Amino acid sequence: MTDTPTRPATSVDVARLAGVSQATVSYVLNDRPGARVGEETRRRVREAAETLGYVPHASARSLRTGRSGLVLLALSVAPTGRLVAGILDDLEAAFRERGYTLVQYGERRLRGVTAARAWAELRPVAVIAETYRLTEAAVRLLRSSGVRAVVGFGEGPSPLVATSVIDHAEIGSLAAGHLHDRGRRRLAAIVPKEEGLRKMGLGRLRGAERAAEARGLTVERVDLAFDEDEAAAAVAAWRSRDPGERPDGVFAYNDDYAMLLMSALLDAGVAVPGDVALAGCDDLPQARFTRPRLTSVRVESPPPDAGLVAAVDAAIRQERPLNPGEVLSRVQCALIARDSS
Amino acid sequence: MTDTPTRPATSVDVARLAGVSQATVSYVLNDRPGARVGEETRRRVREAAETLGYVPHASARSLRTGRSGLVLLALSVAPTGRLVAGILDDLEAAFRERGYTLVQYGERRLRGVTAARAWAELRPVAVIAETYRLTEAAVRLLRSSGVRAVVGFGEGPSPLVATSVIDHAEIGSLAAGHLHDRGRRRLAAIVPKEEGLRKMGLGRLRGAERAAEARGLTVERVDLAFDEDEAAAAVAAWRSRDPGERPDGVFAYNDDYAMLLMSALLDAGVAVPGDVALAGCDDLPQARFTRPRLTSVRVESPPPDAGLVAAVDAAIRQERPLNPGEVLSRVQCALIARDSS
DNA sequence: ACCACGTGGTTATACGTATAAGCATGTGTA
DNA sequence: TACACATGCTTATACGTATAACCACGTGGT
Repeated sequence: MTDTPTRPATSVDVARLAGVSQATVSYVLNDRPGARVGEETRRRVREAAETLGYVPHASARSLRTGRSGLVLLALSVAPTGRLVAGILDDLEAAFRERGYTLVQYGERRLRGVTAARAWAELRPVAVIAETYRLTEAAVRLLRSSGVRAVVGFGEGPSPLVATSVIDHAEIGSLAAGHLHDRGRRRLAAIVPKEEGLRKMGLGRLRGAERAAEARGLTVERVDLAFDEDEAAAAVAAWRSRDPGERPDGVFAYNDDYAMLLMSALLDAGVAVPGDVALAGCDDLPQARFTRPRLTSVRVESPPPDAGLVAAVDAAIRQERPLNPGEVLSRVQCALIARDSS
Repeated sequence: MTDTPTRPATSVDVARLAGVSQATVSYVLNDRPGARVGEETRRRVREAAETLGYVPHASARSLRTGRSGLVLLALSVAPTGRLVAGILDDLEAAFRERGYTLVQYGERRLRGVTAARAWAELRPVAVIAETYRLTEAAVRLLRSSGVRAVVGFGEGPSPLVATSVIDHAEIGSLAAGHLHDRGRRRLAAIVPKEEGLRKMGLGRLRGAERAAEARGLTVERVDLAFDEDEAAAAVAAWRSRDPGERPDGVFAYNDDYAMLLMSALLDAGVAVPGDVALAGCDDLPQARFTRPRLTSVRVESPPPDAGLVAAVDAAIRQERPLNPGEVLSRVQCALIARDSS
């Protein structure tokens, strides 16, 4: 209850209590294969550790071994949505299984060398970060600070590091292809105005354009902020055109935007999917609660991220290096057709 | 480009290059007040550190000083939603400003001593975790491993640690009071069946009951899983009752559930809010996209969590201890009335 | 009787850093 | 001239751990 000014128990304390040397304690508690310690002694050591509530000092260990067991996951934007949450859980479990400690460390505002310096202080054994934050100098700094594996994630491969990619173009392509299959000919794609989303929006737009081009169509680009008034204005602008010039198939970047747009369309008396077919992305649970139910591109990462974790592990133990440009895993997309298209 | 087997630069390397002792390097780079080092020497040291790309070794420092500067944030469920994301950002910034490093470390499946042991290995200077995971033994272990501040968060204060509380009862109370104000007399509240949500659901239910009781009403408890079929069944069950027995005001735990329920109600031809008024919680952006627009309880934490961070900081530097039972911050709630009620 | 060898430990050391204590200088004061 | 004292460094040490190297002792083989 009262403040305990007693310093944490060390392996030396355990050794003293068990009546052995500190080295023996280390051998027993890590049970190093090949260490020759009698059964009875082992028991005494473990018991002493237990009664003292001994917890090894990760810093001391990492200092001694030169390896930290820390895998740093640096997200520049706090994860939102069940999809990412699930991926995180899986990643964490997979790394833990292999004896690493996955730690999430933002330094959200920083990038490049500044961020890398902060990360490197912890001497992680691997760093996973959004590809765009991994500048050449940053990667160099990390490497030279002892990081064995640097992995980027996000759009597209990188010439600097191995990556786990989300192919935004494919998402757009799937959506546009689907809209065309449903008989739509005048396609549009939303690109969010929000910094941080625009880049991805452009990637999805590019994919949509590619698919459209292959079918002899074009895609109208519509920049939109996540705001009801803007959405209403965009819809009004469409309605003021000649009927033959109005888009009849819209890929709304994601489900949030799709829901925003759907409410604006219905408010304006535009029939969905009668007048305009709508497709989102993310397959949010809420996508099933709109009327009409929302068509969406479902995005999911390969189950336990086995490929990525295994590759990082191999790189850490220096069995197989991670090659710059290499793609470690690729997010899977599938179109879930519902009533809005 | 090729693998650099050169080990990371240490302060000794910097010292050698600058032609001074390692101690001087330490004095200069930390610029310790009271350290007597000439301007010219300082310059040389900094330059040497720069050219070598020196990055201090956090583990070595923590080993030497006995303090890590690490604040561990342990979330048992990966954060989802913009609200939590914002809080995280603020927390991280606030701690960083005071020289700490906020690190998110799950060990999601563990609780009690097992989790505490994992956390303690990193010798964090503070641990913030869901209150229910902080058993008495866990808190003891953390304290004895040198953690200066242990903070719980979640429902209600705790006799074991200082807490940052989310008052679920108040949420329920606000919602129920509002439904009553809108003329509803037969109230119901949803309690999610999902493990991990149920506890919070019960808290919100309790609050709703309290508010109802004060107004001479009762609240019907409805256990529901996040599933369309279950929602449809629940609605069907209501409709099979005598009209006078059907609930006319429902607090749906949160906006997700409210949207689920709204779609089930509308599918069944029940008018919202005509027959049934509906209120959610979280004030999701999507709450404005349903028709009718969803009434919701908005939940937000006191701006930069100044109170919490300041208190933890003070406890770390042993200026003012954190008292068990103390409440460091309390989440604010407000009802946002829209068209569904 | 001697060596070889397995068993069960111990002793010593290094990892990178912070900091107390010491040691040369120079400079002003009596 | 001698002394106090400030300035600008250096030397030495400890933090807690892992591990290489060494040592004592018994046992079996020749």
